[in-house]
Amino acid sequence: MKKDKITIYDISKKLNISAATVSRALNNNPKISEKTRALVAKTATEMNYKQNRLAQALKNGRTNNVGIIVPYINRSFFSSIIRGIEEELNPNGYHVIICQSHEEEENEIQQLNTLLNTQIDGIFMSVSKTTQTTDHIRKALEENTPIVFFDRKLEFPGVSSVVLDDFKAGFIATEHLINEGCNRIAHLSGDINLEIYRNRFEGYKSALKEYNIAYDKNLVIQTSSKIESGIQAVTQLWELENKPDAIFSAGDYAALGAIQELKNRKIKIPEDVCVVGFSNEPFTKYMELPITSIDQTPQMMGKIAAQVFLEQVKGNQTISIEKKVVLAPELFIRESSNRKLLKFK
Amino acid sequence: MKKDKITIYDISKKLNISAATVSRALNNNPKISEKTRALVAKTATEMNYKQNRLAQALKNGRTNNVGIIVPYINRSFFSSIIRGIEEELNPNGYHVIICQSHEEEENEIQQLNTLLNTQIDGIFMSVSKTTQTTDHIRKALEENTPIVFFDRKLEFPGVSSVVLDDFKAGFIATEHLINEGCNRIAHLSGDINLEIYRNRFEGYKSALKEYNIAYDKNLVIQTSSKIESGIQAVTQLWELENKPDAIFSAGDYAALGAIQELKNRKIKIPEDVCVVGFSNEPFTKYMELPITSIDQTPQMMGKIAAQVFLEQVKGNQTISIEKKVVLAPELFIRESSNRKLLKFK
DNA sequence: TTGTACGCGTTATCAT
DNA sequence: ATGATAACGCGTACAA
Repeated sequence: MKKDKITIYDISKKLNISAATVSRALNNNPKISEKTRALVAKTATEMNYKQNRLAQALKNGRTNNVGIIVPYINRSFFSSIIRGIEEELNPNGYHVIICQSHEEEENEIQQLNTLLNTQIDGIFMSVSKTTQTTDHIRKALEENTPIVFFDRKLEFPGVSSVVLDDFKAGFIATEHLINEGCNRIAHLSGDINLEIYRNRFEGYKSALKEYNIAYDKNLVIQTSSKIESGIQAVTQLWELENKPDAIFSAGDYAALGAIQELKNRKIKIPEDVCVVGFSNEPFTKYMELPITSIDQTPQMMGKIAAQVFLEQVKGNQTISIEKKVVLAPELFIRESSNRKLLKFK
Repeated sequence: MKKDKITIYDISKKLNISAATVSRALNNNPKISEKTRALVAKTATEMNYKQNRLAQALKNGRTNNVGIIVPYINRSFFSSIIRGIEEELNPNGYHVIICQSHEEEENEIQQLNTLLNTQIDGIFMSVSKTTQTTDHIRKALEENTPIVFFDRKLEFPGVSSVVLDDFKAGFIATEHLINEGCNRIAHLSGDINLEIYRNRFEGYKSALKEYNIAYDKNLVIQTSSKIESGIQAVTQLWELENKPDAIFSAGDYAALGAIQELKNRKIKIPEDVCVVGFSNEPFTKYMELPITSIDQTPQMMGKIAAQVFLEQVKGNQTISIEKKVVLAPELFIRESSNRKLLKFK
């Protein structure tokens, strides 16, 4: 027993009025009598009428769907951003379609294209690590599809973005280590081709300068966001004549690896070496030795990206508002770098 | 400079053929000459033609979108399932719309309704903890929208589900503890109203019975999936005359709390007490004392749920295939319960 | 093999 | 305030 979908046409027949009137009544068109408006509303619910959003979308060109492209959806950082976007957009009637780029430019391009083809009303994305070209972005913009970048952005006139102040994050992390009494601070950097990692690095250098600590390039090691990478970094650093007394890692996994290797070498944390990570991954606070880390407030980042989008589409469609939001990082100080705590033990 | 979307009509005009022919050629209709088919295909790409999926959807009633409803998308378990679904469905031309229930029945109902209204081709869902009624599910089924449950299912004729064999998981976890020499095994249960937690509990009891260990209800404590809950459980258990020598927790967070409290009491793990958790949350393997846990293979769960869905929609639409997939749990043995490891230290 | 004509459900434009 | 009608872009039954 399949129920035939009822349309405004069915309602119009039952009420002996035109479908146009029904449509107008349903959409609260001002030039409709209150009488018929109420009547239509009543019978609509009675007949269990539901708008066909497809027909609506075909007609007015808006689907109330937005697309999100992230490298992987099951990374704590990205899934939290998506959560933020979803929770902000859902009450506004939007649905969220998610896609993964797997950090591959090719996938990113393809996903973006099929999203455009699906007629989404906007796109949220964090560009893939391997993306070199920007034709796909340009194409979306030419079709007047608003794009909001988060975390990893690209610069385009009229395009908004929501990112973390990575420079400041690098600065306060380093400053904190200096305040703990460290002055041979190593930096485990990420892929320096990415702006976010360059900014963290710059923040690190800036803090050193501010506190008159000489920058030593031997203390900077490029790592990937893997545990092994952190282990290797410590191995390399501890071959130095003059060993570090602190490590600021641009990623939590490398920080974890570093800690493992330090323990392995019977080096005491935080007494001998202080460690600070980045991202505030859930595991950092659950460790027996909880790891100090920079929180990027991903859920907030998502919420704000969504708000930026809403402003854009609710305002005058013809002008595009370019909004660059930069969020403040928050340092969660935990035992891996908190020497003051030791006094109380 | 806004580019007007080009339609099959534009192509037909340029080629002096009818739009119908263009449509057929594009859809590889067999009764079209190879000549025109190739010609249409060529000019289509030349003119940069893109199908309007909205119009298509309105016409044939299929959107190629599916909806997923989970409690929270940024939980490792759920986001991994979503990843599995997305990766399986995307190559088949589907897009994935995600919604959150926040473990509230009311949200779940509302999300399901708006999804149905959006004309999705299918729904994947894990029911909320608080869901008591099933009218919303029944409604979806009446509209012939296929539903696939994962992890937390409801029983409906003709409805497929993909779940973990929680009974077996409970059994092997307990059996493992017995093999480590434990015989006063406590169980931190989850919300017993949920089938999954009942099954884990039953598996636990079954293993005890199989190995002739008396079941002691004082050793079973209902916990929530929070760290504090695990701390409290240990506090309560250690008031017993006859204390446990092992803990099988139905959740990793409670297991973590239990471990914290045990350490607090200077109880050695795994020498004095062995601990096993559930879910294989990422943090379990990163701990200084890595936690033994049951892996639910969430990504695989998602992939299989997607496959079940595809079978359903690709086959004859009129018959609904009911498929109940039960995945085997995998026990990851780590230091929190591995006494054999101690010998090598 | 190809063309004609209509419908999917809605909204917008023109009348009345 | 309401009605008639066209249009959004596509697919398809029917005709040729």
